[in-house]
Amino acid sequence: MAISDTKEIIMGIGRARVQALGYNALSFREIAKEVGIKSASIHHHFPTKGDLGAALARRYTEDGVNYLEGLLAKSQDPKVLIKSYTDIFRSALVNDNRMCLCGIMAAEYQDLPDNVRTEVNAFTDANVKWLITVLSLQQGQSEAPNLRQKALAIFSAVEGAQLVSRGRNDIALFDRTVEVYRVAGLIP
Amino acid sequence: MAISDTKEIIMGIGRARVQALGYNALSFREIAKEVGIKSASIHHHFPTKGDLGAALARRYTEDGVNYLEGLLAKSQDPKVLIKSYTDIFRSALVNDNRMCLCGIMAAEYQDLPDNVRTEVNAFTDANVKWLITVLSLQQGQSEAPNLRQKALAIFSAVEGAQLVSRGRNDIALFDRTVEVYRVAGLIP
DNA sequence: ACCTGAACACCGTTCAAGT
DNA sequence: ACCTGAACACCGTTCAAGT
Repeated sequence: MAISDTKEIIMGIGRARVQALGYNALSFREIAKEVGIKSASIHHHFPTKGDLGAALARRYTEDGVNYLEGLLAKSQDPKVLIKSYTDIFRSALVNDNRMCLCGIMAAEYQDLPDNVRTEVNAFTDANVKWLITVLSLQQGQSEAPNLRQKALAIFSAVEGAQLVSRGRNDIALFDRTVEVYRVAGLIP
Repeated sequence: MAISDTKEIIMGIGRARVQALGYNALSFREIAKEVGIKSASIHHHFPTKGDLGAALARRYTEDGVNYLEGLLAKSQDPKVLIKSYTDIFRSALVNDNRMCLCGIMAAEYQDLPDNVRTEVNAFTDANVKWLITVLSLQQGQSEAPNLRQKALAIFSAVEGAQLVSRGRNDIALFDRTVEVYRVAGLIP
């Protein structure tokens, strides 16, 4: 009923499929079947599969950034913020054992068109930027010159926890791994 | 010239392709072209793509276990052993930005036939088992009841470091992330 | 035992054609 | 602007047929 219905519907279906199965398993023909149009029509909204993939990654990053900024408005406690952060990755697993859209695409990196790669990297950058903000809220950490490296390590570790736990379809595994990260002091 | 040439050749090509592009990008027709036979002939050695995938994961785990056991024969120093361990993942990145075969397949988990899933999980189990052995060599750690959880967290973190660094095609990123893990005390 | 050609139902993409 | 049918070169898989 709103403006540009079908384009949004395509993106909704596409996001769910990529998070579940990956970019390679994304099929114009199956999306078309679900939307109720022909696969050739998808190309009118997204000229190539790469264009759809890039749009999905960009939207995913936008939504993520908005959510993360909302968290910062609610709390300045690194512990609380990081708990909310890891819960995002946790909820993807709860939701049909899905993965972070950009995490699963990172695994397919060598298969990705250039414009998709760019958007996947932008997601990492956005996460690192937010994590740096959170880390700088910690006492005595604001002057550390290696906050960026620490932020990237946290992002990498959480993505890895999601990847490995997903393979066992076991949320408790994810929880325990994150707890080990916390006890070790890798995350606040 | 040796026994069962073509089967081994198929597996060699298959392993390289999966580590670079993933299970979904594995193509019987392209393997056949590289081997010099027809794609229908591949099915004589591996009835389905899943059978090839499972064989690749199983072989990969066997080779990995052999290598890891060799490391234990050379040193009992956890620091040395873990350095050798992370260097395995590092060398995959150096080698044409490839990934751990089972790590990339874990991302494709929902697409995998059951027999492939089983082999991917066996790889994780083998890694965790070896890491437990290494961790138990540490002073005052042998009595810890949560060595398994720590081992899984190390495995997850290293897989994640490889996944994220690969997306940037930057080995230095991997090195710095592993260093953060080490400084935090997540790994010896 | 090992390989092949032909067929099947899939895939992304293109394009001329419709409204 | 949005959609379609038909064609193209891909894909895994099957199967009857060859050696």
